[in-house]
Amino acid sequence: MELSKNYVPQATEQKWYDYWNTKGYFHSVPDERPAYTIVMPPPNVTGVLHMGHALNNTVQDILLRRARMQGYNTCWVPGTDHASIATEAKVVNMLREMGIDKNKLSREEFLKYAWEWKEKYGGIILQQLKKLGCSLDWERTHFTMDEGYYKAVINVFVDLYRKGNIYRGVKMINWDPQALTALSDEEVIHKETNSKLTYVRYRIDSDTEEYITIATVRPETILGDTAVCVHPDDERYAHLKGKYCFVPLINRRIPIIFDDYIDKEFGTGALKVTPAHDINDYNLGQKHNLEVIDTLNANGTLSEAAQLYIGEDRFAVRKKIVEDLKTSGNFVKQEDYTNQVGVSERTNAVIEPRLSMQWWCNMDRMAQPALEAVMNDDIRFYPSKFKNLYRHWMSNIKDWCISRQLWWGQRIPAWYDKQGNIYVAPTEAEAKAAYKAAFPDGADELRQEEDVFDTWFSAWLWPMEVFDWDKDHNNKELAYYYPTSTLVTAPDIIFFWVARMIMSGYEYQGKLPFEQVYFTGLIRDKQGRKMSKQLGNSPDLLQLIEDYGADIVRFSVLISSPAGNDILYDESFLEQGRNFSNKIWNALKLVKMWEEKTTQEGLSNSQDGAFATSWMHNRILEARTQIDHMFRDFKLSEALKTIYSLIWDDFCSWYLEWVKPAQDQAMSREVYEKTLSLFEDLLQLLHPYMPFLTEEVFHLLREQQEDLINRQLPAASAADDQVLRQGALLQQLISAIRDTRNKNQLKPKETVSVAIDTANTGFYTAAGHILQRQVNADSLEMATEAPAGWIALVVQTEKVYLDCKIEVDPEAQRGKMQEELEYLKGFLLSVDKKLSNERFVQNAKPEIIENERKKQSDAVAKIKTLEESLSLL
RNA sequence: GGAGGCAUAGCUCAGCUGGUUCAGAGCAUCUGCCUUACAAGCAGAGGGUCCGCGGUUCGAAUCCGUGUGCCUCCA
Repeated sequence: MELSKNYVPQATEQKWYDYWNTKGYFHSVPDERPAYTIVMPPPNVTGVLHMGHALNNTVQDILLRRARMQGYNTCWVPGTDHASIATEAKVVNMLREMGIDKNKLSREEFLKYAWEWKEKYGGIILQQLKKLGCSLDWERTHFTMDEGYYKAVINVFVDLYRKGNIYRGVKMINWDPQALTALSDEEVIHKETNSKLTYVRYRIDSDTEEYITIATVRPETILGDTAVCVHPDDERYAHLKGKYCFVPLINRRIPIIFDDYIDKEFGTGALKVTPAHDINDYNLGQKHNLEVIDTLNANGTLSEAAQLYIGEDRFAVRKKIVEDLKTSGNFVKQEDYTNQVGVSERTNAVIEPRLSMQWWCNMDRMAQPALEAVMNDDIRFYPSKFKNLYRHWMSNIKDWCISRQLWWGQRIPAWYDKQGNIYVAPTEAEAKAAYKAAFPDGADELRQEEDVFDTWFSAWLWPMEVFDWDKDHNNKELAYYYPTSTLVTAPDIIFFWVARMIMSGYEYQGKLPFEQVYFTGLIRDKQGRKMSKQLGNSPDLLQLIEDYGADIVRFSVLISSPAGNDILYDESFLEQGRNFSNKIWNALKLVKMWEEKTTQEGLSNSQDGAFATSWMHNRILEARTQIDHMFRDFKLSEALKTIYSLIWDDFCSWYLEWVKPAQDQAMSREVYEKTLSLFEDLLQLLHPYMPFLTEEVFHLLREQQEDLINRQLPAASAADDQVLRQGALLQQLISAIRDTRNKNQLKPKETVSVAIDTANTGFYTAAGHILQRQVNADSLEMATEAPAGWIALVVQTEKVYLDCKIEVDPEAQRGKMQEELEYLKGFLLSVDKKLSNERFVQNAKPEIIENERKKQSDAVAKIKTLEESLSLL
């Protein structure tokens, strides 16, 4: 078969994905093997694949494919999250484009549109994951609003309500005036904003004309002021104790209060207090029994209570009121000021702190076991630095606002009667029954709560509910797959989601939901900015897959992503990946060429082959052990680098050159077969990272009995150090001689002669022929003294003489050797010093001392060799 | 204001529990090669007071303190 010049991913990826999928390799059924389970962090149903997903899902696929090769029954559950606010915002936008106003629709009509939208676009991201090669168990696909899932969320709410964890109450929350819903603290993004600090003077209620000046970035909230506050120790204002002042424009008489909460240095040291519109002011108001005047409507316009500007938008009023304050004589000045402004993660609208009736879940009790599980490593975090962050949040945990003023989501199962009594029950019928029980003669129509749950109130059940937890808490699948093995996620949802899954896991299964949590980094662009849709700095992933192939995209994100550190993504990684895949492809081509040159006898290279195959085999053994350790620590990036170098450097650059038959010579069948096996072993190590390419090359190498995806990794076994050392010596000899050739400006075709003075002639019997070929030497002889006019060099303790067939300057040679000798002597001195230091010998670990001894003896031997060589020159 | 993280080659970053076979990788640079697997390549080379200062230690890029500069999260 004719192989193309370069690897063409487009031709193979779809083919293999379909093949694996059709063969059922991705589907898991409980059996006697141990399970390795991952539940995918469900992407937003509205989402399209971006870099973050690519990294996250590639990592999961790598872990899973490796586990599959290690004999686990692997199960990777896909799914999507209904993402209430994000999806609702999308649907509202779509309706607006269609000329439909959401507010004119009934709840049912709106939900019909939303479901249509979901059916049409909701599966896109999962399809895209197939392109990436993800070995997901598609038969287990879940959605957080599936019927069964919906019920589970309802049941959990009812249960927690009955346990007394849930209550309804008015608190200050983050209000999104665009989406018209409450948001959790975690859904608010604080952005640095250039604002104006406006200084306004309030007239004091006294006989003389006296004012107190405050500074505010939100002058429109003046209308809701119910006090002015100063620091008790502030001498400037001490005389105002017990006095009142007037809110400008509306002349409301408000007290001047004293509290050490005030920062004397900030602004004028006097703070206007607006309890309805600022959390700190609210707390102050509670403390000083201040009136709360809510001057804003839900949509961000001013309410009747404001008295002025009623119905006008808060930002328009912010400008307008400044003009009016100027007219009234209350305006003092305005300064530029930079502050943090909260905006909605989903709608980007500026958040309004607002007092609002919401549903709350108290987390204190559930937080306890969840905190302990992580602190005592029942659940391990990788990297562990996130434990601190987790502890900090968990030990200061606040009540969770679980209601959202939206339609898309699980509607809160609470019903109200006319008196406002609340009946929480899984179904309306049960709520009615409860009402009847309380009021046997009552005839109220119960009204269901309009709000739905925060998305995370469903997502926190994910690892259980994908195995049908709600139907049967002891079902067979749950018993087999739960707790799941590894959760792979980004650190920015450690509170939103990770912490809450741990809490629900202990609350409802009495068990951890996963054994390890691996946090990937955030992907940033070259300028270090987080990749986001708003910035438009995320590359089009499907285009990248189209252009480069999924394997190379996978390679590029993994090679640059050390555990838990942020990743600066640069397209040069794609080139590195492409070059790598071509390297492998070309190695395949080379090996396939040999197939025809193979003979049974294989006189040409069986000798070289014995040395080379043994060395390469042991290199693979050595690397396997290293890679095992790296995977154990989730150092996936380092493991990939190890495999990369093993294939490129050890296999392609050294091994293949060593066994390559000379021009017009036959290839030994035995060496050929061994080469294929070694190649297969390498492909297997790489397979989790680059599944398509490796499966393709694996099958092109020769007829296979099995597919690479299922090939089992052998148990780890130790490499033979002796063989590895000999290989390293051969490499050093070759490099040193090539370097000398280069420095003497020899052309590649010009031959040299080599003579070696060694105590180790057996090595040259085995590997001498390789050495000779690799340095283009016309002869290789054993010598005991330096031939006149030859260049001398020392490699380890081997004395090497080289005839470059040109004039060499003996002085220059001597100088170079002298230099090396000086360095070695200095080195030896430091080692000697260390070893003669009693405290070192007493304190250091035995293996360290052993190592120093070895360094000492090696240095002594090499110095001796160098000195002998020098004297011979 | 509170908490955490990071500062290593021109660039982007590895370097686990302290010990010159760990000062490393990729890219970039320089030299020589179109050596029939690969020029998207091959063979070599150069390049770093491991942010400043102080401390612990027989020994520190690695631990502690401090300063500076960036970043993130929270208020």
